[in-house]
Amino acid sequence: MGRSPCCEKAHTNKGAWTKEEDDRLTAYIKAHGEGCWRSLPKAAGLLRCGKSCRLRWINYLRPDLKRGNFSDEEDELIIKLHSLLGNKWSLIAGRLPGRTDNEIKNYWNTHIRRKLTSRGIDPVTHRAINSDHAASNITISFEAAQRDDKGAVFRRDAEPTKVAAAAAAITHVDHHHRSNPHHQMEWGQGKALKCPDLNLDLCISPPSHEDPMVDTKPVVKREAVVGLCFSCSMGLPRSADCKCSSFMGLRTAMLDFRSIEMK
DNA sequence: AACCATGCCAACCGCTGTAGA
DNA sequence: GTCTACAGCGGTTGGCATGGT
Repeated sequence: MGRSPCCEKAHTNKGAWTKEEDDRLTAYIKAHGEGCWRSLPKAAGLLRCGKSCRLRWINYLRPDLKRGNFSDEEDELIIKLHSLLGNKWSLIAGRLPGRTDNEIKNYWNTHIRRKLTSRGIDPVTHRAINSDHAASNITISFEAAQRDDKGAVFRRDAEPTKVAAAAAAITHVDHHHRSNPHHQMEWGQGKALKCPDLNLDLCISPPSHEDPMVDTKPVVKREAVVGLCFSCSMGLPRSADCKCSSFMGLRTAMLDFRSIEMK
């Protein structure tokens, strides 16, 4: 049995919003707040689908939106975040105050992709175009988390993945952090994971000479290591269960996903 | 001026995840 | 455990604006 449609399509407007509709929606939300999008159109006297109202509000009418061109700093931040998160536009938007996921997605597709391509960088993989050797040595990898029954221990994925995997990892990490009052992450109404202090700064470092598995050729690594166990992530002495040292020594940069922020 | 190609962006569509019954 | 309703997300589309011929 299929799901019922979100609204009665035959009696809803589609297409561009009029000034009057915008005013009605804005006035209603200012008076009653966001939420219950399904019933909002009727209550606000709008012949629109609830989803449409939500989109219009979030992407256009919200008062805290920053309109206008993206700054160079925003450009670079988007690129950096995209290299980490992939097409997780809502996550990226969460790091850019006043910008919406739709806006960033459009901006990526129309500007940044071209910008990266002109720089000789593949916008999908963030690797150099036409440079197989370089590409093989620029790694953006995330560890898909898998908690064993001993604690927060993570498995290393064989190949680089995007943050879909990392986002999944957060969920698993959380299982442990929630039980620790010093590392509790916020759970927004039981839905979205919220961690307030994400540091997504990456660093590009020379190869580690301590690691025999690292090629001795010049190499650029951009490695976001997500797989620290709880003790290591706390900066505590290694526990008996700690397997962090098994990460091939590629801890050239550390991404602390305890602090990733989700909308 | 007319036509066409391209770029941009608001809006839509379909899907997923989650809460609650 | 299953089903339904709902919110939210990412991909795609459609229409307008702009520039080139």
